[in-house]
Amino acid sequence: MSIPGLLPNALAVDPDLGPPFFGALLRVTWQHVRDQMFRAIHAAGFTDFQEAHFAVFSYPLPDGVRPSELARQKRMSRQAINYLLVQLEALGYIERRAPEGSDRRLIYMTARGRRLAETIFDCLRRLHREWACEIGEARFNEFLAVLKQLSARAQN
Amino acid sequence: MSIPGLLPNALAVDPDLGPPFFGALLRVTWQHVRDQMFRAIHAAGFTDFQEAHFAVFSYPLPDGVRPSELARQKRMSRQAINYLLVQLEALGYIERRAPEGSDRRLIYMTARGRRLAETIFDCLRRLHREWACEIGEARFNEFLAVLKQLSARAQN
DNA sequence: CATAATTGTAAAGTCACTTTACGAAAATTG
DNA sequence: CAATTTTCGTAAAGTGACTTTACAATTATG
Repeated sequence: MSIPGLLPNALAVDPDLGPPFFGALLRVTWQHVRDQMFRAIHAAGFTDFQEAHFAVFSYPLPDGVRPSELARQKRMSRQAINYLLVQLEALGYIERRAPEGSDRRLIYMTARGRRLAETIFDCLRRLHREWACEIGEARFNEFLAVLKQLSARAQN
Repeated sequence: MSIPGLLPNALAVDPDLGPPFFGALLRVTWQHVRDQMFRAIHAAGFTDFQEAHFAVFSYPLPDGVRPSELARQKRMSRQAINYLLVQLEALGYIERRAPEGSDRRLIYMTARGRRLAETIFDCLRRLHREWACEIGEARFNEFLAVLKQLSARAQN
C-alpha cells in the first residue's frame, strides 16, 4: 500500500484488555477484512475500484434495486449514493436498466460487476478457511453464530 | 439521528447467510458499537465531538505520545492527525505539553478529555453487560476470546 | 382527481483528508 | 564532533466524498 505521507506500522491491540476495549477488537478485525478484500480486488485487476465504492458493493449487492432503496440500505443520502453510482456506471460495474414491463430504471450489476463480486466472495471464503483453521472449525462456527446474533440485535 | 437528506431505516442482515457474508456481520456490529458510543458522547453533553475525532479518541488513547507516533498508530498522515489535534485542542479535549526535563511537546488528554474517555468506557461496559446477558456470560466471553485471537492475527 | 409525499438529479458548499513543501530538530555516519 | 541524512511538526493548496439546497417528475394518498 505505502501511500506517500502515510506512515508504516499499525496498532497492535493488547491481548489482555478488559471489557471496555472490545470496540477496538471489532474495529481492527473488520478493517483487516476490508483491507484483504481491497487488496484482492486490485490484485484481480480491478484497479479502478476505490474504497468508497464498497458502500455500493457490499451486502446486499445492488441487483434490481432502486437508487433511493439503495440509499436507505447503505444509510446514505440519495445524492451520495448517486455520486458513487455515476462513477460505478462509468467504470462498467453497474448499469441502470428498466426491467421489461416497466419504465422505471433500476440498478443492476454488469457482467464485470458480477466478476468483482465473485472476487470479493473468493477473498471472504479464503479468510473463512484460514480463520476456521486457526481457531478450530467448531469454535469458529460458534463465533459466527454469536456474531450473527449480535448483528441482528444491532439493527435498532 | 435523522440527518436531513439521509433516509431512515437500515440494512437487516439475513441471519441465514453463508461464509462469504461475515464481513457484513462484522461491519454492522462494529457500526452499532460506534453509533452507541457517539450517542452516549452527545447525550453526556459533548456535542462538539465529531465522528472524525474517534480517530484520536480510540484505543490506545493519546496520553504522552508524540503526534507522529499517533499518526502511525492510527494509520494516518502526520498532517491528517494534526488537523484533528488542532480541533481537539481548541475544543479542550487534548493539550500539547512538554513533560518536565524535556522540551519536546507531547499530546495529553485534558481533564475534559478524560471525562470523554470515561463516557466511552461507560458505554462499552453497558454494551458488554447487555450482550453478555443476551448471549450468555460464558458464550460471550468465548466470543471475545476468539475475537482477540482474530484481531491479533489481523495486525499483519 | 387533487394534494401530498417520494424520487432522481443537479449544483454549490463543506469536511476530512492528501499532496507538496519546508525549516527545525534529531539521529546517523564518517 | 562535524557533516549528512532522516524524521518531525506544521502550513497551504488541492481533492474526493460527501451534505445542503433545490426542483421538476413521478408515485402514492384521501
